[in-house]
Amino acid sequence: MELPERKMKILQAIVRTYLATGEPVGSRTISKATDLKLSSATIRNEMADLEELGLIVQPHTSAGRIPSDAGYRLYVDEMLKNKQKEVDDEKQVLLEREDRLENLLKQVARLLAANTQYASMISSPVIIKNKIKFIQLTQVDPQHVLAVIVIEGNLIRNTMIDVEGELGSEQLLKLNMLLNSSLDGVSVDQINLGLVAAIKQQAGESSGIAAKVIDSAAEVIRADEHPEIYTSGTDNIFRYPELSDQQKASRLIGDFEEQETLRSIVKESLEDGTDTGIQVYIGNEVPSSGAMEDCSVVTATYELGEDMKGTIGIIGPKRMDYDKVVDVMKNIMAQLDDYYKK
Amino acid sequence: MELPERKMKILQAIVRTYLATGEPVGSRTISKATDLKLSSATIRNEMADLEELGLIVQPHTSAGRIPSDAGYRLYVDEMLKNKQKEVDDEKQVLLEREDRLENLLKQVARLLAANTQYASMISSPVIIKNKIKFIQLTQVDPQHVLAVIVIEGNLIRNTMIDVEGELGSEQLLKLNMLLNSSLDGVSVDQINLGLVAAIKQQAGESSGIAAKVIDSAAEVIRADEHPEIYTSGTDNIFRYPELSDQQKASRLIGDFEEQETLRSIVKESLEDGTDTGIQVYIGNEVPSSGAMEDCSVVTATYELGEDMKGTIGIIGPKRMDYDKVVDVMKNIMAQLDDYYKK
DNA sequence: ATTAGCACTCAAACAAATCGAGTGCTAACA
DNA sequence: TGTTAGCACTCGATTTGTTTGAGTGCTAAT
Repeated sequence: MELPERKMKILQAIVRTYLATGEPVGSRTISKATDLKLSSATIRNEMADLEELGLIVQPHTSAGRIPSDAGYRLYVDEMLKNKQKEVDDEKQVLLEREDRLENLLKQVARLLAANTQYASMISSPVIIKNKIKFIQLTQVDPQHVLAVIVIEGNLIRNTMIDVEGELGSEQLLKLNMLLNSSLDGVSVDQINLGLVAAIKQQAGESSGIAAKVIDSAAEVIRADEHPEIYTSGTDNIFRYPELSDQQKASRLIGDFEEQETLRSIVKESLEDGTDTGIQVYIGNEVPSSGAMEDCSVVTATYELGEDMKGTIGIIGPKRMDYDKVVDVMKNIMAQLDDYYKK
Repeated sequence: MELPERKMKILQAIVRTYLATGEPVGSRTISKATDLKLSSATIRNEMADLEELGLIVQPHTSAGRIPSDAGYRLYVDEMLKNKQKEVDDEKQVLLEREDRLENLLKQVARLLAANTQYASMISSPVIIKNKIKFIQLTQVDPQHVLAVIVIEGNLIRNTMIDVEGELGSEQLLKLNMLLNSSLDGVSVDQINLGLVAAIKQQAGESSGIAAKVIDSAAEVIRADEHPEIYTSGTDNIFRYPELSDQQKASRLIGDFEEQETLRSIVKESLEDGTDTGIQVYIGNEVPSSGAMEDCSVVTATYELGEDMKGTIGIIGPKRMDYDKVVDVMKNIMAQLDDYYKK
């Protein structure tokens, strides 16, 4: 949608003052806020046009205007277009080193929420192309075999496997070697039923137990397809009246706890991937919105090291300080990028 | 506090109808609700006495009465006293088997919330007396050693350790044996600085690396001192007007997400342990209340298998259906008890 | 000791009055 | 032809006043 420059300027002024105040903005306010030197009457005419274009709406007659979803959309697109030129200024956000990935993620979520005053989320990274480094089976006691799987990037997964019949130590050794030779260097997304069947066959005599071992192992590796999601600052939604009436707040909190909606946002966000890595969903654009129909969500895909990808997100009211949020996100992403390089 | 039977009956009637309706209850209502055949005027006199005793309060002149914290306390104590006699009726709550502990805990939280319509929490079990079954160190690549620790009950902990200088395979074997012989059968709570120092000394030549290994291992084991807490149904607080105004809801949600307060409740609950295993905290009795000053919390200590203890809790308004909550809790606890026996 | 009766209190619910920000439209103007 | 001043009008928000009724405390009678 192409818009004459003057109309665009007025739209931007409307959006900006609405973001700041949260109240419908009138023609007089805009007349003063812009450098166009136009009277309120002229602005009124332009506003009538903008309303006809569906970019702004009146909550009721005799009230000012507020941006419609389409209005926000246009504003955000324009903003992102200009953002690309800008350079990062110095980094205010400080990311401390953490020994455990989980704590790092929690810290990021907290930082995002603290710096924006909106709710934030972060998904644990999904390992897509990483390869299996090695697998080790150990007999823990007569009934149990412990399987430890190490993936490139030194991620560890383990599982305890029930074995009914006792498993001889040579048999275990054989299985160990078989699994290592069959799976070494195989990337996680290459593990499928065919491969599993092939290995089972090769296992031969101890096939029964081998099957169990492989199944369990395969499942453990695939567990990453349900990434963990950490949230922070959900109570920030109460800062924004448009989200904090009983009903809406309740549904939002429910969605945050349930994580179902958050998962679909993460999924969609990974699929949509833009060049800047940043996505903005407004109102009903939010994947499987519902409770989120009054929200905007800004997401970005972060990368940790080589092939670990995850999503960070900010959830707030549609009248969100998009500028600032995008800045904070870029900032955090740059730091996550650095994180594994040091 | 001993109370004449009639006053007790009236107090109980007040509490019960208040729990049901949520509105201050008047003398007329009580006069009809009890089997005492007393006129409203008499009830009024008795109510004046109860108020003087600090068991009920008037929100304002010309309103009915509502129970004070002390009133609730008395009511709950009396209720628990009688509960002990009762027998469980059939179990309605169904606990499905789960492969991963984490999912089991989440399920329990969901069940608690769904069956009570309050918010629920469950802490992951803390391993107190369980013993170390074995430790295994493996060289993953030149820079990293993987340590896997198996604890009785087949809980697995692992950590990746950076080693600067290369570690010979014989050295690794030695360390493996040393750790196993020194720590085998040692219960988790016996690991302290003294023991660690002793082992370091024995490690002798490879002491530098050994130290790192042991420190990391010890830390990983102790990680259980910060149990994970899962919550469910936090949005249920919006069912109760007394908790769902902006401010209170916001602070509650914040506390739920932050988990700091929940941790102190879990801690206190484990310390207070009663014979029935069930504790009730009302209003300011809630450990480090604050946001929870308008809530009641019912907790119970569950046991999974031998020595894994954790806490489940229900958080709701002070006007909570204590009877039902206690029933549901007992029910769930019985099932958790069974869970590991099958 | 219990109860009927009565004056009194006070939040909640409702209605009416007022206010004011902001609009659309018309007519004048550059 | 685009801009602006002026004005009547709209409508939510706020304020103020009124009514209602549940519930109390007290007193006097049973």
